[in-house]
Amino acid sequence: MLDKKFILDNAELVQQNCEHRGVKADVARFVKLETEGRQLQQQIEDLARQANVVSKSIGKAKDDAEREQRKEEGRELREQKDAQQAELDRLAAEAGAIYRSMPNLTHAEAPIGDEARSREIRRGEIEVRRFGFPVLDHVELAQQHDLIDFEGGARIAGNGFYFLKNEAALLELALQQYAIELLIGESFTPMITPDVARGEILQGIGFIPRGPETQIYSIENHDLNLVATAEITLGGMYRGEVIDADKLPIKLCGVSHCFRTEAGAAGRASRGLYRVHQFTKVEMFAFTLPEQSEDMHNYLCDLECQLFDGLGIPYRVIDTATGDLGGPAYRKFDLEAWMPGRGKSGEYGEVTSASNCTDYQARRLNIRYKVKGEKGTHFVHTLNGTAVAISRALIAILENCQQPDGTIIVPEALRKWIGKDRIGSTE
RNA sequence: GGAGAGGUGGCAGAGUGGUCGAAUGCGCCGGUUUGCUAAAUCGGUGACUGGGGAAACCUGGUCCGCAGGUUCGAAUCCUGUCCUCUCCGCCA
Repeated sequence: MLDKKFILDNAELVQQNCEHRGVKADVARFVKLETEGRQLQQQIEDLARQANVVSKSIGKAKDDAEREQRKEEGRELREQKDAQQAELDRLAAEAGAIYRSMPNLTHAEAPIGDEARSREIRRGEIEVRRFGFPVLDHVELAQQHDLIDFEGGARIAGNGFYFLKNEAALLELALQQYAIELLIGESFTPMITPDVARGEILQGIGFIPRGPETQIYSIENHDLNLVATAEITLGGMYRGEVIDADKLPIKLCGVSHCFRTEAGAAGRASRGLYRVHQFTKVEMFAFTLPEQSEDMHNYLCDLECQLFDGLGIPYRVIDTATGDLGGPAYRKFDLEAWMPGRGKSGEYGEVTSASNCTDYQARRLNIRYKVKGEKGTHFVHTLNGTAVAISRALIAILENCQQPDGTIIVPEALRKWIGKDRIGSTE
């Protein structure tokens, strides 16, 4: 949510922002409704004031006749008030629909335009390898080494589900450990979060829990949904709270399973593990003061880079274009890892993303902070970033680390948890 | 799943239909006192929102989980709903 006052004062800017983001929102109409609504509100409040005065006078009335007279006055005032309130509710409903469709403001440096305008701003330490042999994709590699059972997953839960087996199962655990170890070193609080959350929590974060195009699995007869990311649970944790300013920034890292229906994604390049209905993810989440959020955003991105550099995976960092940003994001950096088996001769594929949502989520979730000794409260800023999305990281590892002899070298950083240097060798 | 209790300010916790935005305590802010710290003591201190004002401040409205209802008037009565806690059952 944006600040309504800000919208009224900066209608053109907000309208332009919506256009940059490819969102249709009639800001002028919102301003008109909101302005009318405020006038109406004034009248309603004045009627309420008069009615309150009348009510108070009744206790001091001298006799029954006067009392009855006053009651009648009060009744009339409240009737008028209710009528105006109904009118206001009507305006507010229309204004609210427009309001809720407005995305967050956008960072001045974010490239304007659709997905094609997204800008590469950084590369990883590791160069893309030149393979002197025909590369296999992760599906073929997994088959060769008996790492993933797609058929089994489909049998028990349908297409898009899978079993990780053998070293792949170990790699999942190792990747979690690896990420969490690094983040604990950076003073993140490790958390294992619920894998389900209430509808209003999802909405607060910016997901739409039910409806035809939802990405979210819902549990029948309960207001519970399978989470699509631990961003939902970590962000929702502080819903309605007022946090002492000196406790900020709060840095959390949470492990959860992530469930996505991927409605409408059928037919897109999504072979193997790339687009699945369930995966495990280690997520970073931060609550900050407004002036801290930009630095925190860069920091989260740096950590993602460190994690992938540490795995020896080549990647690039993308400053996501305005047209490709989700509603809550003010700016988003995506890490795209090189996936040699993707496409005809390798392609970059998104493996993590870090978003600064400024106060957009905090306003919806009503998460505020208070400075000691100062009056009033303010909305915190929230940020989220993927540490490791296991399924996509697995693709990158398997495909980048494959060797001419068909074996896969285990990234050094993970060996202590895998217990071997290489997948596929008999040694 | 069954039974019961409860949701009130940053926290804890009172509250007979009007004088209750709400006692009291903690916390917080300010003053006094005391080598420092601590303690003591006095005063102040809810949120949101509208209007006036350069500002200090003044002034309206709303808010006691949420939504309705009764009433001139609701934290208080009624209905529904959500949530939390306790006990029992089941269970890794």
